[in-house]
Amino acid sequence: MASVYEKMAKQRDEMSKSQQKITRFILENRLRASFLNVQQMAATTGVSEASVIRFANYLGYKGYPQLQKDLQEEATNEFSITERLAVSAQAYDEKEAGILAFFEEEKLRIQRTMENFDPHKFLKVVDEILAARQVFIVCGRSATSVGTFFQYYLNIILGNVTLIDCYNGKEEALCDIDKSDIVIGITVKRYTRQTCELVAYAHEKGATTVAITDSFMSPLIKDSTYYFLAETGMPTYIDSFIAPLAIINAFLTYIGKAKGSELEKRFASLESLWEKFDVFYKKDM
Amino acid sequence: MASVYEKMAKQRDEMSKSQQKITRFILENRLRASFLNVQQMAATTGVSEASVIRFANYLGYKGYPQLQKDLQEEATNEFSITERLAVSAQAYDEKEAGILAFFEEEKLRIQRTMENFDPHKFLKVVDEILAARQVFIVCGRSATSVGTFFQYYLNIILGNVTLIDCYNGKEEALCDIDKSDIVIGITVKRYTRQTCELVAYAHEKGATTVAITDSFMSPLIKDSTYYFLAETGMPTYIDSFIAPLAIINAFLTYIGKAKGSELEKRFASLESLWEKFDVFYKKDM
DNA sequence: TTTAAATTGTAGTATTTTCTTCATAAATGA
DNA sequence: TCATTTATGAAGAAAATACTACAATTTAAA
Repeated sequence: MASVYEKMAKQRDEMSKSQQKITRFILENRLRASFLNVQQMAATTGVSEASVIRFANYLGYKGYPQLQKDLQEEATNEFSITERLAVSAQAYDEKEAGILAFFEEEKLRIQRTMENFDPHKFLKVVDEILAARQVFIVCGRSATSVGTFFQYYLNIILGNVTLIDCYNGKEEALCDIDKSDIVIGITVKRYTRQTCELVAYAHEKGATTVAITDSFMSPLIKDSTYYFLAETGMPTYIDSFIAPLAIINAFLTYIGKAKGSELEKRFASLESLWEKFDVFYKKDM
Repeated sequence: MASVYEKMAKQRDEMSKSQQKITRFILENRLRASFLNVQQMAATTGVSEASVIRFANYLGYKGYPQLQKDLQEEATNEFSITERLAVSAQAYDEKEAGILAFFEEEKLRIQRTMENFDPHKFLKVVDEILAARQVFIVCGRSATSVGTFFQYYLNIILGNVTLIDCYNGKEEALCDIDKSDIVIGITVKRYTRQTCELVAYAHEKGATTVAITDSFMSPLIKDSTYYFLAETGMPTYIDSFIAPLAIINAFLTYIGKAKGSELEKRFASLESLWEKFDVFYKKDM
């Protein structure tokens, strides 16, 4: 039942050094790996041909061609499930098919968001964020998650980004705001009162305000200089933050791009800091 | 410039009968065809080995292996993001089109995640979460955002969900964990050490462990009872958490569904609480 | 129908790929 | 540290794969 990949991944720690090299390459290049013969696999992973064959034996195969056949089959499956989905009624029972339909809906949310997205306005906001003195991200309740994410990365990029989670009592950070600042408010139905009020306050004080919200009904819109709509509705009580997150990712990417090499340096120094504090699992993983 | 496929398709009419057989098979089974050797290709298309080789020569290749190499390269391209994207963008200028392409990539990440998703395993985990005594969500650094989100909603649904953000020093919450508990670890490249260690610890203690991570290379996999892969790579330093979030949404929805009317009551009382504290912007919004 | 040209398959040869053996090197543990 | 185990790579043997020559078959034109 378990796939070749899973087997390899789980046994990874017990493997020898060159076997780990091979494992790593295969797991990171699944399709490409399935094309290689012994010689090529040895060359690309930097081990001897003998080691490649021993690797196949180690996994329980009679020879390399058997391992390769399995890799090719897995790769075929991986890239043909789309077709299988079409006949999912057969392959899966109703409930299981429903789960896959769920992911389709998420894609649709992004699609709809994209269709209503104004790239020109987006680029203007990117420029304003880059030029701002301070950036504030205001959110509350469930929107806190995406707000946290946005602030985490945007602050790495810019260094002047503050999160105002409505229930942290951090509102006073907004007190000396002015027109050289930007406030980004995130809230979806049912709109959090405090988020809306803080954005309104900032707008009044002359700051540029950006709303990431879910519909034209949102009270955030009237107090926003720019607004972006992202579909969030789900058939349950829970909101999907997929689409807002897609917009946030777009912001991070474009603001990051604009920073260019400056950002590279920043990341480099951050990484050395993280390594010093042993944050990552292991070097070269 | 023209692809092998195109060349074959265009010359099809001038080909001999057995060459047409081969052409047809290749065009209809592009990935699978790229794996076959002369003998296999001859067998599956019902022609002789000599004809297969002559076919390769006919197309201008020095030998069959050259044709095969081209087929493999084409197949690789076909299943990589970039080419598909090139088609989707036209209506806007270059920069603006890039932004929309960005959303397409997000959709693709969900698509890929879906293709590798095992609905059966998913439903099993849903059941285990519903039956668990306690649920812990372990995450760190940028994954904190989705972890926060997951915990926020899952705790509303279940009431026994604890977030262990690796830098909060909340690790001691795991100390009396046992096999009636579930620990869900979330981390993507470069994998946070502490997240992995905490999941490994829980696994050792007998708890069911669930990994939400980004590849078979993830160190979380070997210590997980169940794992789910979500694509996160972006061309920048920043990770896209779209796909992990899609998986989390699926969990919330299905766990919520299972709770049914019980959950409705819970939400009703929560809403009255929120209204009392004036959390929402306005009634009937 | 006959004949010539083109296409195809068989069977044997050449080449490439896989595997095994053995000497060397790297880990591991006392 | 040294001895023992374990892993590795080079090189040649074995196996699998790709190719070629030639005969048989098909196709098309006279």
